[in-house]
Amino acid sequence: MTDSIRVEITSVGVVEPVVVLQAVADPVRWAVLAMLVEAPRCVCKLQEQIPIAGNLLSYHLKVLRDAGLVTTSRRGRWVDYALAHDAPERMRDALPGAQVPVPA
Amino acid sequence: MTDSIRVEITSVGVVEPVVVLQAVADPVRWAVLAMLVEAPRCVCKLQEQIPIAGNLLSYHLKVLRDAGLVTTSRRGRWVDYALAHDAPERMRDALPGAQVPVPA
DNA sequence: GCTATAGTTCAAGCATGACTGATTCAATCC
DNA sequence: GGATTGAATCAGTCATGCTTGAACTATAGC
Repeated sequence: MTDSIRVEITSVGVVEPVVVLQAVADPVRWAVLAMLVEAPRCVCKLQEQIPIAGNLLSYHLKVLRDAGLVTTSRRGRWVDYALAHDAPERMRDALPGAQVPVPA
Repeated sequence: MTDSIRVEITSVGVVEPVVVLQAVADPVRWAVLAMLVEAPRCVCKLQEQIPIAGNLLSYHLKVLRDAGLVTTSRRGRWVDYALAHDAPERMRDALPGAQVPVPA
């Protein structure tokens, strides 16, 4: 229903930044990213600091994965999450004003 | 229901950043901010580039106002919107990892 | 093999936010 | 004054995304 809008805005190049920002703009996911900025951690370590249901945390981690902001690697029984190498740059570039100005 | 979570995360200081990011993480509002980064504009000028219903644009502008990211001033029949002076800084600081505690 | 632990996925329910239509306000022009 | 235009507000609908509980996968230890 808002297709025409989306298309319009798409032409301005708004989609990618908004996808990134929407992934970050959640209390749980923000907290996860804030922890991963310091160092990679396994899910169980994240759970210690973010006391929510495991499956719910898993859901939010999937959102971050889909946005390409985090990467995973299995280590034995545990899964380590780390900030994607380009995540800081992509988050910074996602803010309005960080990119090429819109045409007049 | 999620009160305990909110409280937990609140104690970590996640609320303010997320409020800012949630305001920015929308296609319409992102486009508005991208335009205001260049220069202040009246609502009618914003509407030229963002073809959505006037009341809907007004709704999104209110969200940005409530988040303190934009300011308004009436000029005759028109209302000018401008980026708040501290908006760029607040957006940057809202990203996870932006306020890493600096050791003395 | 069976059990336990770490984590993910699935199918729901539910709450919030985005959108619409109509109304209202504020300022200008006649 | 009345009409017109720019913009905001209100009440309602709709869609999206967060949340939940159960089922499922994978690895390790017995």
